[in-house]
Amino acid sequence: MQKLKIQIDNHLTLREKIVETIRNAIVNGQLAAGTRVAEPDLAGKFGISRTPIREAFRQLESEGFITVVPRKGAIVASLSPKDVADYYDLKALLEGYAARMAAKKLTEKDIAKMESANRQMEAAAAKKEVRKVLALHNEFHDIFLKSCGNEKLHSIVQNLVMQFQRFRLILAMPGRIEGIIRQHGEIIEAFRKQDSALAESLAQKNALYGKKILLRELAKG
Amino acid sequence: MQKLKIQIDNHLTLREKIVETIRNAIVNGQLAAGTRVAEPDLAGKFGISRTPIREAFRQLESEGFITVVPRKGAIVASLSPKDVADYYDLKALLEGYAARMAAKKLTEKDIAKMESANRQMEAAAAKKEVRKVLALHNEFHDIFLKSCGNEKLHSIVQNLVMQFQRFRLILAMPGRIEGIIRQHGEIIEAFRKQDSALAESLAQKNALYGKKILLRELAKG
DNA sequence: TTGGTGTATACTGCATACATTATCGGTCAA
DNA sequence: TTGACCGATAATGTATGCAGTATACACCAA
Repeated sequence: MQKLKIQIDNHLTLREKIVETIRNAIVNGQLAAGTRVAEPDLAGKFGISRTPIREAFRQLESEGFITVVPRKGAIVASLSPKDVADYYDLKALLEGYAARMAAKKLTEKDIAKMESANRQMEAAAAKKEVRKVLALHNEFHDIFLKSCGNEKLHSIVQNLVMQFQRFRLILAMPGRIEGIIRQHGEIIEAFRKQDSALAESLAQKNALYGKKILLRELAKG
Repeated sequence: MQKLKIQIDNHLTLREKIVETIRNAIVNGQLAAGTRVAEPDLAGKFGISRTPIREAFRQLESEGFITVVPRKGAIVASLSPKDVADYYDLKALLEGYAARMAAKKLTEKDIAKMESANRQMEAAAAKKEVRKVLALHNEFHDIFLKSCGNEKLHSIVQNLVMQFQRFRLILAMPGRIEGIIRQHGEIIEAFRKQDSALAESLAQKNALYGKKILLRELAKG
């Protein structure tokens, strides 16, 4: 029944497909920051009219992926080092809180899932499957973000993560990921002990660790 | 020169005006939660075509003010007690953090502005100017949210506040506002002492106080 | 050569028209 | 009377066309 409903609703509008496509292109770096995106151009590329494109632009603008100047056009939003710092500070705050709240709620099944994701991440890292590493990384964090009980917080963090995904490929590089995997292990331990304060502090540290190495990379060029 | 430029750029698009108008109508309660909003209806009311309306819908949907079901239409988003609870928990977390960060940065001028806003709020409350009370309330909070240095945090809280403004008229009622004004006074004192930890804890308490009385009101009906 | 002006081009903003889908009411059969 | 089917109506999704504006480039004057 549930599955059937999904099948029915699966009839996506053109706008939704366009939003997905453009967002993915930005996130994966195919559309670099600062690139101009013109409506007729995209309409031609996708073989559709400008209408769904324009609506997709409005949504992408609200989500922070593009910047639109009225009567001039849209460019892919660029993110300054200040933005990155702000982002990670926020992530530390929100994920720290989520970890604290989730510590008392997580089931053994949840924790097992986190362990599994972390193990698979290690394997993917060994095989240098960077994109898979990132996907598993997000899966790991999503588990306790969902369990914290605050849906609004969850959706805000999800949006933030999406916006900064394009930079995070750097983090998934060999040499960096090992530290992150170890930190994840410590977080799992804290959850197992139901130690809220420790889980919060470790989740914060994990985010701030990402901030540190990403800012260092950006400073290099 | 600056003024001139503002005048020129002031040429808002229809879409922007529509977004403002609908958002205000929702925030002020003229459009109740659950109300169906149909494109031809609005287009007729404003005497314009559906195109800018549709684009405004996409933006309002991203901001959380309306809920759109593909091929069915849009309704004004409704907020459950759970949403309210989540909202205030988030507000406590984010404003607490902002207060902590701002405590070391606020200038005497900033603090004076907060005092002025709080005094004016008291006067407006005495005259039962509910809407003015709310505006001043937001002004007060905006000062340290801006000073915390994290622009992303600032914009997220602004969006949250806008979304829940429609409920907050209850808080501005006589009998409730006195406690809030007193709490604001305590927060100002903490800022003056540059006591980060105290400022954070007071800001959190202030938000959670709002949560408590609003949830109680909602439970009543 | 350089600065400014004018024109051509292209893109955005909005309106209109058409296609597709959901809703609602009525009719008919059980 | 109730339930299902079917058609009419209205709304959403998409395409296209037109008006206004920004950009680019060429041309002219200093």
